[in-house]
Amino acid sequence: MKRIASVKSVFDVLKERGFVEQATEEDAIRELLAKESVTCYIGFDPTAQSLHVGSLVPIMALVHMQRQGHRPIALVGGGTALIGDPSGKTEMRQILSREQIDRNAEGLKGQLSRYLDFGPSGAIMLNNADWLTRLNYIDFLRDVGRHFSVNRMLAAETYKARLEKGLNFIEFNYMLLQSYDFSYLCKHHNCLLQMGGNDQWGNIVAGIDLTRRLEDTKVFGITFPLLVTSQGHKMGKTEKGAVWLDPSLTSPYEYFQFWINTEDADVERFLLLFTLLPSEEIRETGRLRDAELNKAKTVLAFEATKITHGEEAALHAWQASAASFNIKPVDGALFPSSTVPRTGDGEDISAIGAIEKKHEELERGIPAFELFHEADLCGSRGEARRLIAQGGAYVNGRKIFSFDEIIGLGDIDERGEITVRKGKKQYRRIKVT
RNA sequence: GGAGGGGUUCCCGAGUGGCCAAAGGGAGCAGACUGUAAAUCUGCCGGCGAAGCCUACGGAGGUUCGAACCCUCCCCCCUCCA
Repeated sequence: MKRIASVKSVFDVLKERGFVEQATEEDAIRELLAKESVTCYIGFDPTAQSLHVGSLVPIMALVHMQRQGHRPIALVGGGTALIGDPSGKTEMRQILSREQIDRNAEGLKGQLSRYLDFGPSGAIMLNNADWLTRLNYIDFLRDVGRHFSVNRMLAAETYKARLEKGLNFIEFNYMLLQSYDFSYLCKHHNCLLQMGGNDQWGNIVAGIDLTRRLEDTKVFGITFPLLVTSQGHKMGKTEKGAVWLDPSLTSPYEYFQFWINTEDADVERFLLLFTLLPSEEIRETGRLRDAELNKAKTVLAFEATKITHGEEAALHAWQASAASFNIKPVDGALFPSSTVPRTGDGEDISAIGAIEKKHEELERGIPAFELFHEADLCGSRGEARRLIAQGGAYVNGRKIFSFDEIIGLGDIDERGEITVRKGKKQYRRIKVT
Protein backbone atom coordinates (compact mmCIF):
# COMPACT_ATOMS: atom_id res chain seq x y z
CA MET A 1 0.00 0.00 0.00
CA LYS A 2 1.34 3.35 -1.04
CA ARG A 3 2.28 5.71 1.74
CA ILE A 4 0.21 8.83 1.80
CA ALA A 5 1.62 12.31 1.93
CA SER A 6 0.37 13.53 5.26
CA VAL A 7 -1.52 12.47 8.28
CA LYS A 8 -4.13 15.03 7.54
CA SER A 9 -6.87 13.46 5.55
CA VAL A 10 -7.43 14.94 2.13
CA PHE A 11 -11.05 15.03 3.14
CA ASP A 12 -10.23 17.78 5.58
CA VAL A 13 -8.32 19.62 2.91
CA LEU A 14 -11.29 19.44 0.58
CA LYS A 15 -13.66 20.45 3.27
CA GLU A 16 -11.57 23.34 4.46
CA ARG A 17 -11.26 24.64 0.91
CA GLY A 18 -14.98 24.50 0.27
CA PHE A 19 -15.19 21.49 -1.98
CA VAL A 20 -17.62 19.48 0.09
CA GLU A 21 -21.35 19.99 -0.18
CA GLN A 22 -22.47 16.54 0.88
CA ALA A 23 -20.68 13.34 1.82
CA THR A 24 -22.18 9.94 2.42
CA GLU A 25 -20.36 9.09 5.62
CA GLU A 26 -18.06 11.85 6.61
CA ASP A 27 -16.18 10.10 9.38
CA ALA A 28 -15.70 6.90 7.46
CA ILE A 29 -14.43 8.81 4.44
CA ARG A 30 -12.03 10.87 6.52
CA GLU A 31 -10.64 7.76 8.11
CA LEU A 32 -10.35 5.85 4.86
CA LEU A 33 -8.51 8.66 3.14
CA ALA A 34 -6.19 9.11 6.08
CA LYS A 35 -5.08 5.53 6.28
CA GLU A 36 -4.58 4.40 2.71
CA SER A 37 -4.20 5.49 -0.87
CA VAL A 38 -7.66 5.46 -2.32
CA THR A 39 -8.76 5.28 -5.91
CA CYS A 40 -11.50 7.77 -6.64
CA TYR A 41 -13.32 8.92 -9.72
CA ILE A 42 -15.14 11.79 -11.28
CA GLY A 43 -16.97 11.68 -14.57
CA PHE A 44 -16.57 14.34 -17.26
CA ASP A 45 -19.11 14.71 -20.01
CA PRO A 46 -17.66 15.01 -23.48
CA THR A 47 -20.50 17.22 -24.62
CA ALA A 48 -18.28 20.03 -25.85
CA GLN A 49 -14.94 20.19 -27.52
CA SER A 50 -13.36 21.67 -24.43
CA LEU A 51 -13.94 21.77 -20.71
CA HIS A 52 -14.80 25.15 -19.24
CA VAL A 53 -14.36 26.74 -15.84
CA GLY A 54 -17.48 24.95 -14.64
CA SER A 55 -15.45 21.75 -14.63
CA LEU A 56 -12.66 23.28 -12.64
CA VAL A 57 -14.03 22.34 -9.24
CA PRO A 58 -14.01 18.61 -10.03
CA ILE A 59 -10.62 18.92 -11.69
CA MET A 60 -9.12 20.67 -8.70
CA ALA A 61 -10.63 18.08 -6.40
CA LEU A 62 -8.77 15.39 -8.30
CA VAL A 63 -5.62 17.47 -8.18
CA HIS A 64 -5.85 17.58 -4.39
CA MET A 65 -6.50 13.86 -4.26
CA GLN A 66 -3.40 13.16 -6.30
CA ARG A 67 -1.25 15.56 -4.32
CA GLN A 68 -2.25 13.77 -1.15
CA GLY A 69 -1.20 10.42 -2.53
CA HIS A 70 -4.45 9.05 -3.84
CA ARG A 71 -5.21 7.77 -7.29
CA PRO A 72 -7.70 9.72 -9.37
CA ILE A 73 -9.63 8.27 -12.24
CA ALA A 74 -10.86 10.80 -14.76
CA LEU A 75 -13.75 9.09 -16.42
CA VAL A 76 -14.70 10.46 -19.76
CA GLY A 77 -18.38 9.77 -20.28
CA GLY A 78 -18.19 8.71 -23.88
CA GLY A 79 -20.86 6.10 -23.22
CA THR A 80 -23.16 8.03 -20.93
CA ALA A 81 -23.04 11.04 -23.23
CA LEU A 82 -24.83 8.87 -25.75
CA ILE A 83 -27.74 8.89 -23.33
CA GLY A 84 -27.67 12.37 -21.86
CA ASP A 85 -27.83 13.10 -18.17
CA PRO A 86 -31.16 14.59 -17.11
CA SER A 87 -29.95 15.49 -13.60
CA GLY A 88 -30.80 18.99 -12.62
CA LYS A 89 -31.88 19.94 -16.09
CA THR A 90 -35.29 21.10 -17.09
CA GLU A 91 -35.03 20.08 -20.71
CA MET A 92 -33.67 17.16 -22.55
CA ARG A 93 -30.22 17.71 -23.78
CA GLN A 94 -29.54 17.44 -27.41
CA ILE A 95 -28.13 14.05 -28.18
CA LEU A 96 -24.79 14.22 -29.88
CA SER A 97 -23.55 11.92 -32.55
CA ARG A 98 -21.19 9.13 -31.73
CA GLU A 99 -18.42 10.69 -33.80
CA GLN A 100 -18.81 14.07 -32.15
CA ILE A 101 -18.61 12.51 -28.71
CA ASP A 102 -15.54 10.49 -29.59
CA ARG A 103 -13.84 13.58 -30.88
CA ASN A 104 -14.72 15.53 -27.74
CA ALA A 105 -13.54 12.69 -25.52
CA GLU A 106 -10.14 12.81 -27.18
CA GLY A 107 -9.91 16.53 -26.51
CA LEU A 108 -10.76 16.13 -22.85
CA LYS A 109 -7.97 13.65 -22.37
CA GLY A 110 -5.41 16.18 -23.49
CA GLN A 111 -6.85 18.89 -21.33
CA LEU A 112 -7.05 16.87 -18.16
CA SER A 113 -3.43 15.82 -18.45
CA ARG A 114 -2.45 19.42 -17.82
CA TYR A 115 -3.77 19.14 -14.30
CA LEU A 116 -3.14 15.53 -13.44
CA ASP A 117 -0.17 13.27 -13.79
CA PHE A 118 -1.21 10.29 -15.84
CA GLY A 119 2.19 8.68 -15.49
CA PRO A 120 2.66 4.93 -14.94
CA SER A 121 1.71 5.02 -11.29
CA GLY A 122 -0.37 8.15 -11.51
CA ALA A 123 -3.90 9.02 -12.46
CA ILE A 124 -5.94 6.95 -14.86
CA MET A 125 -8.08 8.08 -17.73
CA LEU A 126 -10.91 5.84 -18.81
CA ASN A 127 -13.82 6.12 -21.18
CA ASN A 128 -17.01 4.42 -20.16
CA ALA A 129 -17.87 3.85 -23.80
CA ASP A 130 -15.40 0.99 -23.54
CA TRP A 131 -17.72 -1.03 -21.35
CA LEU A 132 -21.14 0.57 -21.64
CA THR A 133 -21.44 0.16 -25.39
CA ARG A 134 -20.76 -3.55 -25.05
CA LEU A 135 -23.57 -4.20 -22.64
CA ASN A 136 -26.23 -6.62 -23.62
CA TYR A 137 -29.68 -5.24 -22.95
CA ILE A 138 -31.30 -8.34 -21.49
CA ASP A 139 -28.30 -9.17 -19.35
CA PHE A 140 -28.12 -5.62 -18.12
CA LEU A 141 -31.76 -5.60 -17.12
CA ARG A 142 -31.40 -8.88 -15.28
CA ASP A 143 -28.13 -8.07 -13.54
CA VAL A 144 -28.45 -4.38 -12.88
CA GLY A 145 -31.98 -3.24 -13.60
CA ARG A 146 -33.53 -5.50 -11.02
CA HIS A 147 -31.73 -3.67 -8.24
CA PHE A 148 -33.44 -0.41 -9.00
CA SER A 149 -36.76 0.59 -7.54
CA VAL A 150 -38.70 2.75 -9.92
CA ASN A 151 -40.67 4.05 -6.97
CA ARG A 152 -37.53 5.33 -5.40
CA MET A 153 -36.16 6.73 -8.61
CA LEU A 154 -39.33 8.69 -9.19
CA ALA A 155 -39.03 10.15 -5.75
CA ALA A 156 -35.44 11.24 -6.34
CA GLU A 157 -34.63 14.91 -6.49
CA THR A 158 -32.62 14.15 -9.61
CA TYR A 159 -35.76 13.65 -11.65
CA LYS A 160 -38.00 16.08 -9.91
CA ALA A 161 -37.73 18.91 -12.40
CA ARG A 162 -38.12 16.52 -15.26
CA LEU A 163 -41.25 14.92 -13.95
CA GLU A 164 -42.92 18.27 -14.45
CA LYS A 165 -41.56 18.84 -17.89
CA GLY A 166 -41.35 15.33 -19.17
CA LEU A 167 -38.71 12.69 -19.04
CA ASN A 168 -38.22 9.98 -21.58
CA PHE A 169 -37.00 6.48 -21.04
CA ILE A 170 -33.53 6.88 -22.44
CA GLU A 171 -32.76 9.56 -19.86
CA PHE A 172 -34.45 7.66 -17.09
CA ASN A 173 -31.83 4.99 -17.67
CA TYR A 174 -28.98 7.35 -17.08
CA MET A 175 -28.88 6.67 -13.39
CA LEU A 176 -28.47 2.96 -13.98
CA LEU A 177 -25.56 3.48 -16.29
CA GLN A 178 -23.74 5.83 -13.99
CA SER A 179 -24.34 3.46 -11.11
CA TYR A 180 -22.97 0.65 -13.19
CA ASP A 181 -19.87 2.72 -13.90
CA PHE A 182 -19.18 2.99 -10.20
CA SER A 183 -19.52 -0.72 -9.59
CA TYR A 184 -17.44 -1.45 -12.68
CA LEU A 185 -14.66 0.85 -11.51
CA CYS A 186 -14.86 -0.67 -8.06
CA LYS A 187 -14.54 -4.16 -9.46
CA HIS A 188 -11.80 -3.48 -12.00
CA HIS A 189 -9.86 -0.64 -10.42
CA ASN A 190 -10.70 -0.90 -6.77
CA CYS A 191 -12.33 2.50 -6.90
CA LEU A 192 -13.97 3.35 -3.58
CA LEU A 193 -15.05 6.94 -3.94
CA GLN A 194 -17.05 8.87 -6.45
CA MET A 195 -17.22 12.62 -6.48
CA GLY A 196 -19.24 15.03 -8.55
CA GLY A 197 -21.37 18.16 -8.60
CA ASN A 198 -24.23 18.26 -6.16
CA ASP A 199 -26.67 17.52 -8.97
CA GLN A 200 -24.99 14.11 -9.11
CA TRP A 201 -25.94 13.18 -5.57
CA GLY A 202 -28.76 10.90 -6.62
CA ASN A 203 -26.64 9.14 -9.20
CA ILE A 204 -23.78 8.71 -6.77
CA VAL A 205 -25.93 7.32 -4.01
CA ALA A 206 -27.55 4.93 -6.45
CA GLY A 207 -24.08 3.79 -7.52
CA ILE A 208 -23.11 3.15 -3.94
CA ASP A 209 -26.18 0.97 -3.45
CA LEU A 210 -25.55 -0.95 -6.63
CA THR A 211 -21.90 -1.52 -5.82
CA ARG A 212 -22.82 -2.90 -2.43
CA ARG A 213 -25.22 -5.33 -4.05
CA LEU A 214 -23.08 -6.32 -6.99
CA GLU A 215 -19.62 -6.25 -5.50
CA ASP A 216 -20.46 -6.53 -1.85
CA THR A 217 -18.19 -3.55 -1.28
CA LYS A 218 -18.81 -0.42 0.69
CA VAL A 219 -18.01 2.65 -1.33
CA PHE A 220 -18.47 6.36 -0.74
CA GLY A 221 -19.53 9.60 -2.32
CA ILE A 222 -18.80 13.30 -2.04
CA THR A 223 -20.51 16.12 -3.89
CA PHE A 224 -19.28 19.62 -4.61
CA PRO A 225 -21.32 22.77 -4.26
CA LEU A 226 -22.72 24.00 -7.52
CA LEU A 227 -20.80 27.05 -8.47
CA VAL A 228 -22.62 30.30 -8.67
CA THR A 229 -21.20 33.68 -7.90
CA SER A 230 -22.25 35.32 -4.68
CA GLN A 231 -24.78 37.24 -6.77
CA GLY A 232 -26.34 33.97 -7.78
CA HIS A 233 -25.10 34.33 -11.32
CA LYS A 234 -24.05 31.33 -13.27
CA MET A 235 -20.35 30.85 -12.99
CA GLY A 236 -18.09 30.88 -15.98
CA LYS A 237 -19.98 33.04 -18.38
CA THR A 238 -18.69 36.23 -19.87
CA GLU A 239 -19.74 38.50 -22.66
CA LYS A 240 -18.32 35.99 -25.07
CA GLY A 241 -20.05 33.00 -23.57
CA ALA A 242 -18.39 30.18 -21.68
CA VAL A 243 -14.88 30.54 -20.37
CA TRP A 244 -13.05 27.59 -21.85
CA LEU A 245 -9.92 25.91 -20.64
CA ASP A 246 -8.66 25.50 -24.19
CA PRO A 247 -6.35 28.44 -24.96
CA SER A 248 -7.49 28.53 -28.56
CA LEU A 249 -11.06 29.15 -27.41
CA THR A 250 -10.34 31.42 -24.45
CA SER A 251 -6.89 32.95 -24.56
CA PRO A 252 -4.78 32.99 -21.39
CA TYR A 253 -5.19 36.77 -21.32
CA GLU A 254 -8.98 36.50 -21.46
CA TYR A 255 -8.81 33.76 -18.88
CA PHE A 256 -6.75 35.99 -16.59
CA GLN A 257 -9.24 38.79 -17.16
CA PHE A 258 -12.12 36.54 -16.26
CA TRP A 259 -10.61 35.75 -12.89
CA ILE A 260 -9.44 39.24 -12.06
CA ASN A 261 -13.01 40.41 -12.56
CA THR A 262 -14.23 38.18 -9.76
CA GLU A 263 -16.77 39.78 -7.46
CA ASP A 264 -15.42 40.92 -4.08
CA ALA A 265 -17.52 38.47 -2.15
CA ASP A 266 -16.14 35.51 -4.09
CA VAL A 267 -12.43 36.18 -3.95
CA GLU A 268 -11.57 34.17 -0.88
CA ARG A 269 -13.80 31.29 -1.85
CA PHE A 270 -12.35 31.16 -5.34
CA LEU A 271 -8.77 31.34 -4.11
CA LEU A 272 -9.46 28.28 -2.00
CA LEU A 273 -11.10 26.39 -4.82
CA PHE A 274 -9.05 27.39 -7.82
CA THR A 275 -5.52 27.88 -6.57
CA LEU A 276 -3.20 25.66 -4.61
CA LEU A 277 -2.02 28.36 -2.26
CA PRO A 278 -2.04 27.36 1.41
CA SER A 279 -5.36 28.09 3.01
CA GLU A 280 -3.72 30.03 5.87
CA GLU A 281 -2.41 32.55 3.34
CA ILE A 282 -5.76 32.78 1.65
CA ARG A 283 -7.52 33.46 4.92
CA GLU A 284 -5.50 36.67 5.14
CA THR A 285 -7.69 37.93 2.31
CA GLY A 286 -10.32 38.60 4.92
CA ARG A 287 -8.25 41.53 6.14
CA LEU A 288 -8.15 43.25 2.78
CA ARG A 289 -10.70 45.98 2.33
CA ASP A 290 -12.28 47.58 -0.72
CA ALA A 291 -9.79 48.30 -3.49
CA GLU A 292 -7.15 46.39 -1.56
CA LEU A 293 -9.02 43.27 -2.55
CA ASN A 294 -7.84 43.80 -6.09
CA LYS A 295 -4.46 42.50 -4.98
CA ALA A 296 -6.07 39.24 -4.03
CA LYS A 297 -7.86 39.20 -7.36
CA THR A 298 -4.56 39.64 -9.12
CA VAL A 299 -3.17 36.67 -7.25
CA LEU A 300 -6.28 34.65 -8.02
CA ALA A 301 -6.06 35.49 -11.71
CA PHE A 302 -2.37 34.78 -11.85
CA GLU A 303 -2.48 31.49 -10.00
CA ALA A 304 -5.56 30.24 -11.81
CA THR A 305 -4.06 31.10 -15.18
CA LYS A 306 -0.83 29.43 -14.14
CA ILE A 307 -2.56 26.20 -13.30
CA THR A 308 -4.44 26.06 -16.57
CA HIS A 309 -2.01 27.61 -19.03
CA GLY A 310 1.37 27.52 -17.29
CA GLU A 311 3.60 30.05 -15.58
CA GLU A 312 4.81 31.69 -18.76
CA ALA A 313 1.34 32.34 -20.14
CA ALA A 314 0.27 33.65 -16.75
CA LEU A 315 3.17 36.10 -16.75
CA HIS A 316 2.30 37.33 -20.20
CA ALA A 317 -1.30 37.77 -19.19
CA TRP A 318 -0.20 39.67 -16.11
CA GLN A 319 2.09 41.86 -18.17
CA ALA A 320 -0.60 42.74 -20.66
CA SER A 321 -3.11 43.37 -17.91
CA ALA A 322 -0.72 45.53 -15.95
CA ALA A 323 0.00 47.56 -19.07
CA SER A 324 -3.68 48.10 -19.77
CA PHE A 325 -5.03 48.50 -16.28
CA ASN A 326 -3.74 49.91 -13.09
CA ILE A 327 -2.36 46.72 -11.64
CA LYS A 328 0.22 47.12 -8.93
CA PRO A 329 2.72 44.41 -8.11
CA VAL A 330 1.58 42.50 -5.05
CA ASP A 331 3.90 42.99 -2.11
CA GLY A 332 5.69 39.94 -0.82
CA ALA A 333 3.94 39.87 2.51
CA LEU A 334 0.73 38.86 0.87
CA PHE A 335 0.38 35.31 -0.40
CA PRO A 336 4.09 34.53 0.04
CA SER A 337 3.66 31.21 -1.73
CA SER A 338 2.39 32.82 -4.90
CA THR A 339 4.75 33.39 -7.79
CA VAL A 340 2.81 36.45 -8.94
CA PRO A 341 5.15 39.29 -10.05
CA ARG A 342 6.27 41.32 -7.07
CA THR A 343 7.92 44.19 -8.89
CA GLY A 344 7.91 45.92 -12.22
CA ASP A 345 5.36 47.29 -14.59
CA GLY A 346 3.60 45.84 -17.53
CA GLU A 347 5.17 46.57 -20.86
CA ASP A 348 4.56 43.48 -22.89
CA ILE A 349 1.06 43.49 -24.30
CA SER A 350 1.57 40.59 -26.68
CA ALA A 351 -0.94 38.48 -24.77
CA ILE A 352 -3.78 40.71 -25.92
CA GLY A 353 -5.64 39.31 -28.87
CA ALA A 354 -4.59 40.67 -32.22
CA ILE A 355 -5.63 40.69 -35.81
CA GLU A 356 -3.44 41.55 -38.77
CA LYS A 357 -3.93 44.26 -41.30
CA LYS A 358 -1.93 44.95 -44.40
CA HIS A 359 -0.01 48.18 -44.69
CA GLU A 360 -1.86 48.97 -47.94
CA GLU A 361 -5.23 48.68 -46.23
CA LEU A 362 -4.20 51.23 -43.64
CA GLU A 363 -2.85 53.43 -46.37
CA ARG A 364 -6.27 53.45 -47.92
CA GLY A 365 -7.81 53.88 -44.50
CA ILE A 366 -10.45 51.81 -42.75
CA PRO A 367 -13.67 53.27 -41.34
CA ALA A 368 -13.69 52.84 -37.58
CA PHE A 369 -16.86 50.77 -37.43
CA GLU A 370 -15.46 48.31 -39.92
CA LEU A 371 -12.27 48.00 -37.97
CA PHE A 372 -14.13 47.26 -34.76
CA HIS A 373 -16.15 44.63 -36.49
CA GLU A 374 -13.12 43.00 -38.08
CA ALA A 375 -11.21 43.10 -34.82
CA ASP A 376 -13.99 40.92 -33.45
CA LEU A 377 -14.98 43.41 -30.80
CA CYS A 378 -18.42 43.78 -32.36
CA GLY A 379 -20.55 41.06 -33.83
CA SER A 380 -21.73 43.16 -36.73
CA ARG A 381 -21.10 46.48 -38.35
CA GLY A 382 -24.35 47.75 -36.97
CA GLU A 383 -23.25 46.86 -33.47
CA ALA A 384 -20.00 48.70 -34.05
CA ARG A 385 -21.90 51.78 -35.18
CA ARG A 386 -24.04 51.69 -32.08
CA LEU A 387 -20.97 51.25 -29.91
CA ILE A 388 -19.34 54.30 -31.42
CA ALA A 389 -22.56 56.29 -31.21
CA GLN A 390 -22.74 55.51 -27.50
CA GLY A 391 -19.21 56.62 -26.91
CA GLY A 392 -17.69 53.27 -26.08
CA ALA A 393 -15.10 53.00 -28.82
CA TYR A 394 -11.47 54.01 -28.56
CA VAL A 395 -8.48 53.92 -30.88
CA ASN A 396 -5.15 54.19 -29.07
CA GLY A 397 -7.05 55.48 -26.08
CA ARG A 398 -8.71 58.25 -28.06
CA LYS A 399 -12.47 58.20 -28.12
CA ILE A 400 -14.05 57.85 -31.54
CA PHE A 401 -16.98 60.15 -32.17
CA SER A 402 -17.88 59.38 -35.73
CA PHE A 403 -18.68 55.86 -36.84
CA ASP A 404 -16.96 56.28 -40.19
CA GLU A 405 -13.87 58.04 -38.97
CA ILE A 406 -11.01 56.78 -41.08
CA ILE A 407 -8.29 54.88 -39.27
CA GLY A 408 -5.07 54.92 -41.20
CA LEU A 409 -1.28 54.98 -41.14
CA GLY A 410 -1.23 57.94 -38.81
CA ASP A 411 -2.73 55.82 -36.05
CA ILE A 412 0.07 53.29 -35.98
CA ASP A 413 2.08 53.52 -32.78
CA GLU A 414 5.77 52.92 -32.17
CA ARG A 415 5.13 49.20 -31.84
CA GLY A 416 3.79 49.15 -35.36
CA GLU A 417 0.33 48.46 -34.01
CA ILE A 418 -3.00 50.09 -33.38
CA THR A 419 -4.83 49.39 -30.16
CA VAL A 420 -8.60 49.43 -30.26
CA ARG A 421 -10.77 49.26 -27.22
CA LYS A 422 -14.42 48.57 -26.59
CA GLY A 423 -15.78 49.99 -23.37
CA LYS A 424 -13.41 50.00 -20.46
CA LYS A 425 -12.01 46.56 -20.57
CA GLN A 426 -11.88 44.98 -23.96
CA TYR A 427 -8.72 45.56 -25.90
CA ARG A 428 -7.57 44.26 -29.24
CA ARG A 429 -4.43 44.93 -31.21
CA ILE A 430 -4.18 45.57 -34.90
CA LYS A 431 -0.84 44.38 -36.17
CA VAL A 432 0.25 46.09 -39.33
CA THR A 433 2.16 43.90 -41.71
C1' G B 1 -54.04 4.67 -31.22
C1' G B 2 -57.84 8.64 -29.30
C1' A B 3 -58.83 13.65 -27.15
C1' G B 4 -56.85 18.24 -25.84
C1' G B 5 -52.74 21.90 -25.42
C1' G B 6 -48.26 23.70 -27.49
C1' G B 7 -43.66 24.92 -30.86
C1' U B 8 -42.32 33.07 -31.45
C1' U B 9 -36.12 36.62 -31.96
C1' C B 10 -29.90 34.12 -27.02
C1' C B 11 -33.65 32.38 -22.83
C1' C B 12 -38.60 32.99 -20.63
C1' G B 13 -42.95 34.89 -22.67
C1' A B 14 -47.06 38.22 -25.07
C1' G B 15 -49.06 38.68 -29.85
C1' U B 16 -54.16 35.24 -33.31
C1' G B 17 -54.91 39.15 -40.83
C1' G B 18 -52.19 45.25 -41.94
C1' C B 19 -50.24 50.06 -36.69
C1' C B 20 -45.02 43.42 -35.97
C1' A B 21 -38.27 43.21 -36.52
C1' A B 22 -42.76 41.51 -33.06
C1' A B 23 -45.09 43.85 -25.77
C1' G B 24 -42.76 42.60 -21.08
C1' G B 25 -38.87 40.29 -18.32
C1' G B 26 -34.00 37.98 -18.10
C1' A B 27 -29.25 37.70 -20.24
C1' G B 28 -25.83 40.73 -23.05
C1' C B 29 -23.42 45.53 -24.71
C1' A B 30 -22.40 50.77 -23.84
C1' G B 31 -22.62 55.32 -20.69
C1' A B 32 -22.72 57.59 -15.59
C1' C B 33 -20.90 56.28 -10.59
C1' U B 34 -16.49 53.19 -8.95
C1' G B 35 -11.81 49.77 -7.26
C1' U B 36 -10.94 46.14 -14.17
C1' A B 37 -16.01 44.78 -7.78
C1' A B 38 -21.24 44.89 -6.49
C1' A B 39 -25.68 47.69 -6.44
C1' U B 40 -28.15 51.67 -8.91
C1' C B 41 -29.65 54.88 -12.94
C1' U B 42 -29.67 55.85 -18.51
C1' G B 43 -29.32 54.20 -23.55
C1' C B 44 -28.84 50.12 -26.97
C1' C B 45 -30.07 45.25 -28.11
C1' G B 46 -31.72 40.68 -36.33
C1' G B 47 -28.60 41.98 -40.85
C1' C B 48 -27.27 45.59 -44.71
C1' G B 49 -23.37 52.60 -44.77
C1' A B 50 -29.79 56.19 -44.59
C1' A B 51 -34.92 56.18 -47.18
C1' G B 52 -35.48 51.35 -48.17
C1' C B 53 -34.26 46.37 -48.71
C1' C B 54 -33.16 41.37 -46.85
C1' U B 55 -33.77 37.53 -43.14
C1' A B 56 -36.91 35.79 -38.95
C1' C B 57 -42.26 33.56 -35.59
C1' G B 58 -41.28 24.30 -36.08
C1' G B 59 -41.24 22.48 -41.84
C1' A B 60 -43.62 22.47 -46.76
C1' G B 61 -47.52 24.30 -49.60
C1' G B 62 -52.05 27.45 -50.10
C1' U B 63 -55.85 31.62 -49.36
C1' U B 64 -55.28 37.08 -49.45
C1' C B 65 -53.58 43.46 -52.12
C1' G B 66 -51.24 41.87 -47.38
C1' A B 67 -49.96 36.08 -42.87
C1' A B 68 -46.28 34.99 -36.75
C1' C B 69 -51.62 35.34 -36.98
C1' C B 70 -56.52 31.90 -41.69
C1' C B 71 -56.51 26.78 -44.52
C1' U B 72 -53.96 21.89 -45.87
C1' C B 73 -50.26 18.30 -45.08
C1' C B 74 -45.93 16.97 -42.26
C1' C B 75 -42.37 17.00 -37.95
C1' C B 76 -41.53 17.63 -32.70
C1' C B 77 -43.07 18.41 -27.39
C1' C B 78 -46.62 18.20 -23.23
C1' U B 79 -51.26 16.49 -20.63
C1' C B 80 -55.23 13.00 -20.11
C1' C B 81 -57.32 8.37 -21.91
C1' A B 82 -55.90 3.42 -24.15
